Amino acid sequence: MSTDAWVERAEAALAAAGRKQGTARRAILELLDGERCALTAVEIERALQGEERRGVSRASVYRILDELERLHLVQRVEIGQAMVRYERVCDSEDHHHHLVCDRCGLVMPFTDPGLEHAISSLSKRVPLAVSEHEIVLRGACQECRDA
Amino acid sequence: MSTDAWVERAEAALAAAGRKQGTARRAILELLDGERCALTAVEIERALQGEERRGVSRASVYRILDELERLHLVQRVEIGQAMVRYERVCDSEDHHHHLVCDRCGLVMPFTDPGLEHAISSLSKRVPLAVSEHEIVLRGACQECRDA
DNA sequence: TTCTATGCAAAATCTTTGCAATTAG
DNA sequence: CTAATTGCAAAGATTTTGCATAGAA
Repeated sequence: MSTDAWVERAEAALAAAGRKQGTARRAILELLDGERCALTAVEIERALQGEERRGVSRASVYRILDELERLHLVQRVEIGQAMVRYERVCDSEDHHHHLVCDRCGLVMPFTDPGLEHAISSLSKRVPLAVSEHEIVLRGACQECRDA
Repeated sequence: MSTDAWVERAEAALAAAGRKQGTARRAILELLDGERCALTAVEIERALQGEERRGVSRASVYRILDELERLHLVQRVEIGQAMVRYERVCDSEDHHHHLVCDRCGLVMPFTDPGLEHAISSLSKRVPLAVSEHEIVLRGACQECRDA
């Protein structure tokens, strides 16, 4: 469904902003499109090495993510691990938040209608024109508890 | 009310952990106790200069915050501004979350019972033994919208 | 051809560590 | 005294910038 649409939407937005189509950025778009959850810049750089995909320099990774963020095509996710993570922005449908294991660093996405409802109702009562929200639940994952 | 109690609780926890009472740490505890919302390490360092309080070196600020965090006396707050922020942990009563203005960086605390309810109910259904949660709403503050 | 895109290397930040001197208990 | 506390300077890690080259339209 929207999987492929996101890359296209991104390319369109970039073109509209007067950007040309570079291969490094294309590789990053495709990678992010295939990810369900957030990646760090370093993970992105690493993922683009080796494979059949072309490698992309660290500087370009940051520059490109920065630009994609400005165009609201990706969003930063800060889950308290010193490094910023990025994930593609897909209107509603795959909107989600994050569970983070304090011990092993595992990151899992989750969704909850009740929570979204509380957020949207709250957003109307707050002294800020809310455009985004981010929720992180921290704790111990199953595996770490057992161990 | 608990204002002063927090410093005392912190000192007690530190003593229980076998720590001695240093003046740098004491200065940081007092500063944090007087803050309603989260500060960055740099803001803390700066706040401790000049005043009648003694200055504290950057390294000590980080070391002390790190220890206070391990003892759950302060908590990190990541609101997407590249720098980590810290605030004191006070059981329930002043539990709050953050509104962040995308444009000017203003950070404001807020509370919402409905949201907390949704979170606590959600926490029971999730594959993680949730111990903390963090919520950030981003958007444009009044002032930035008017400007 | 004319801008944009990108890599590389240097720089800027924020944070952590090592070590020696100081201080609390 | 003995162990924790701090400062200072150096080291690390992540992110940003400057500059020259390659590439798209």
